[in-house]
Amino acid sequence: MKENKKSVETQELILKTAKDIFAQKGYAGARMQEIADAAGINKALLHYYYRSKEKLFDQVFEEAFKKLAGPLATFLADDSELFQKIRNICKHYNNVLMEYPFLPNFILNEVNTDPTRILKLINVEGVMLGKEKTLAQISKAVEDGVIREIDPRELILNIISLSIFPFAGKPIASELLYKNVDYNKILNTRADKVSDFIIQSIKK
Amino acid sequence: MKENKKSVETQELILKTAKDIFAQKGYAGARMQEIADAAGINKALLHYYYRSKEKLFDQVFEEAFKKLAGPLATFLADDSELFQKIRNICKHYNNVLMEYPFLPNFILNEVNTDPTRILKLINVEGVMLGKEKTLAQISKAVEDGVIREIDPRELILNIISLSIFPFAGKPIASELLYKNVDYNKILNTRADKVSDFIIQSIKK
DNA sequence: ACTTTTTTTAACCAAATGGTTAAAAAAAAG
DNA sequence: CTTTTTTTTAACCATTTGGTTAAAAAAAGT
Repeated sequence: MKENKKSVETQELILKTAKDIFAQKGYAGARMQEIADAAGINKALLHYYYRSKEKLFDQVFEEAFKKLAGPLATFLADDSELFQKIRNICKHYNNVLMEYPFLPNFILNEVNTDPTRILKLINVEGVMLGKEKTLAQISKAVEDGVIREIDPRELILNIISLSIFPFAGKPIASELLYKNVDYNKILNTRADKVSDFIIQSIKK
Repeated sequence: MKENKKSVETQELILKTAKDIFAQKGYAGARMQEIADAAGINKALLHYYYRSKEKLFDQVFEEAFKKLAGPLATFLADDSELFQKIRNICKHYNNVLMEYPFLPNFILNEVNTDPTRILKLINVEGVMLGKEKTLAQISKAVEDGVIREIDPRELILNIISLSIFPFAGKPIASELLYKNVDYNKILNTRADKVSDFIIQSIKK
């Protein structure tokens, strides 16, 4: 098993396909045979590259999580002014989730069935550092009287909630609120509105 | 199989136990044997009352969904003034989810793997009627200049996002933002703060 | 006490599933 | 052309899993 061009291509194909299947059915619901079929290869080759279902899943999950957390850390850590930072984060979530709409459900669900998974990943990627910085930034904005009194953690939780839930709850939201409308279009234009909603709420 | 006292008790015990297991592991991840063990009965008795895994799951899911949707419909449909209604809904979600914190993940996940499930349930319970009424109420508030310009559907989606996500994302939020703090306590006092956050954002 | 219902026990089954193996065929690299 | 690597095929295996069955035991109802 050397790293030939074809070999790498196949491994990427497997990973991409596994991502789709795992995202839709979860770890327990996904079938190795199904992944193989969807990738247009056979089960033996699956095990040739990824020894077991769990190893395959771990890799898929880690990549998925990093896709969300990595750039978020960057935004949290940078030096832009608070309102601009909020806009950046909302935009970031929206961009990532438009491309990988399955991420929220996938992560939420697998973290729920095995909460230790998140512990292994959350401390990497510099998320914690960026978070501390942003928390302090919010606190200072409150003290300086730039924004209303609000618990910084609460504000961050609100930002995340407003950014992620509409993707996680897509089937329900589109059925309940946006029937006969292109929900993806709604999501696409949502980032700015969410930012406005948040800033409107905290500004003085 | 008559409806004796003991019989009913057992069926309720099964349902309650199945709820826990399904909530934690999802449909695919749950095992009938596990449910039987957790309920302190044997597998044969499980099938004696609920013929199949799917029938058992359907009942569990329906009850879970109704627990969320039923009272929501009531709040949506009533005649209180908009701001009060927002507070009622936030409070409602918080109350239900404090008691059944697994509901969001459970519903989100199962709806994701089988989106037709929601279609069968969302039209019952008068949710749609209440929703229409509240949408109209919001539109009117905008027209009357009571609140800022906002798409009514967007506002409702924001309310739901802020109310539900903190429960669905509990493992992540508590690890990321509220480490070494009792997250349940945070959730418990959140409803009012969420209402304030929303109202602050839309009021003129 | 007698009857009916509920529950247990334990063996059993068929299908599904993750995973393995070995040999052949196809493709790539040298 | 030869060698090495990748991929397929297909049979195979052990385990898990949902589900069944039948008979006995326990409990409840009368």
